[in-house]
Amino acid sequence: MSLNRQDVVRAAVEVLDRYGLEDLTMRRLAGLLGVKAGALYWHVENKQTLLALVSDEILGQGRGGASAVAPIDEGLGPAEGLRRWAGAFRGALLRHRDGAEVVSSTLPVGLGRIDPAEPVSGLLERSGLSAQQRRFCSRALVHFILGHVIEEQTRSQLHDLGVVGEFDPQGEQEDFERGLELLVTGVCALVDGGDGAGGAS
Amino acid sequence: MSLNRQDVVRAAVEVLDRYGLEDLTMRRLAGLLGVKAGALYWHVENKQTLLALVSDEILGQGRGGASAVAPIDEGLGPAEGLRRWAGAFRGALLRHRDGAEVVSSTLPVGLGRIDPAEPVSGLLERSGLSAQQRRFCSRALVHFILGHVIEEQTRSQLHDLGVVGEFDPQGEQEDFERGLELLVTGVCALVDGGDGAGGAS
DNA sequence: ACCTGAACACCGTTCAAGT
DNA sequence: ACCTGAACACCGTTCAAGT
Repeated sequence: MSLNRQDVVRAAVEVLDRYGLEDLTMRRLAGLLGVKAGALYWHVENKQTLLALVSDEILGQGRGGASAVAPIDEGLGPAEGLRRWAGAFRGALLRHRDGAEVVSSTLPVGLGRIDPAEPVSGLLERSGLSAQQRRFCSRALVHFILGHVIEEQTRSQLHDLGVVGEFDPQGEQEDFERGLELLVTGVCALVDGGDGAGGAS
Repeated sequence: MSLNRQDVVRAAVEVLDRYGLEDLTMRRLAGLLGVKAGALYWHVENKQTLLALVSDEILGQGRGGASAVAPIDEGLGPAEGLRRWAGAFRGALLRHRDGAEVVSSTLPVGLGRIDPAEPVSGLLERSGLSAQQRRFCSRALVHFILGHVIEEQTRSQLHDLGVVGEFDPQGEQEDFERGLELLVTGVCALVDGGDGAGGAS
């Protein structure tokens, strides 16, 4: 049977998980699919768009409906809503080797159909923030999360290679949550400073 | 005359500025130096450590003593101190093509002798924060800044290539400052919540 | 429609041998 | 001490030709 685009993307995710982004090459991917490298270009225009598709795949997956792109429960206050979304986003990135790096490399380029900040935009709009406020809040949150998880995954791999001695996943999660809290505090101050609409909790 | 390590690093920065990180190859760099690619390995162990040296070079430079690593004026309160440092850090990154990407790629690996977060650590220590607090605050700040400037520089290049229509440097700076303010608010809340020592202003 | 074979124009890195 | 020549083991991408 002949391949289709979905097969290629799914195999790419498999190569990513097994060998990492550095070894996700067109030849290796073709090898896994039992095909020559040139054949992949029938299904995908180039490697960059393939990575964008992989990025979408990573962002679309979620544990029990709580994916990175699931809309945020409207019953939640902004603080708790942001925490849930950020946790789901980080979780999706951690689920795949080099997940944060892949998403990060394709996000600013603007390929990739999925915007992980979309649920945040909705939440912040309901909280009464302006379009400009929503934009720089989302950007700050996304940059913090991607940066943190990239560092997390890089260090974890360096640890596995024996290059660095200590790696504490517990501590990473704590730093993530406490760092996130800085932004949550800032965003809430913005929300409470506007009109008297959306209070926390 | 024969080359030394400094010559190689400085030429690498020149290639970076002229052609970007993607085209900073050992062969191209050798070409600029009038030498064959293999010769570079006499002066530098591999490309990764060369990039770390380039990263240090970027971080070490500053406009009028206000480099990314200059100690923060002790007379400043934490809020204003953070703003100055963040501005200098962003400035250093913007001074070179793909500067943020270069620094970002070598920072978590732990090569590179310069830690841009060091002045922040000092400031936060003077403000009475614990070692753990200093760590997650620095991490959040650095990730936000690097992520923001990477996006900024990526979009600026896409604009130059005509791929994307709109790029507003003014707006970028505004989003940066307002996003930073979210973190400044969070950090100050932490400072004020501790003992009654370091007040703002 | 889908894939192979084979090439093109590159990479980073190593290392004997030259001077 | 510093560099060349030449190779090794790769890359992404294209494209005629096959089925």
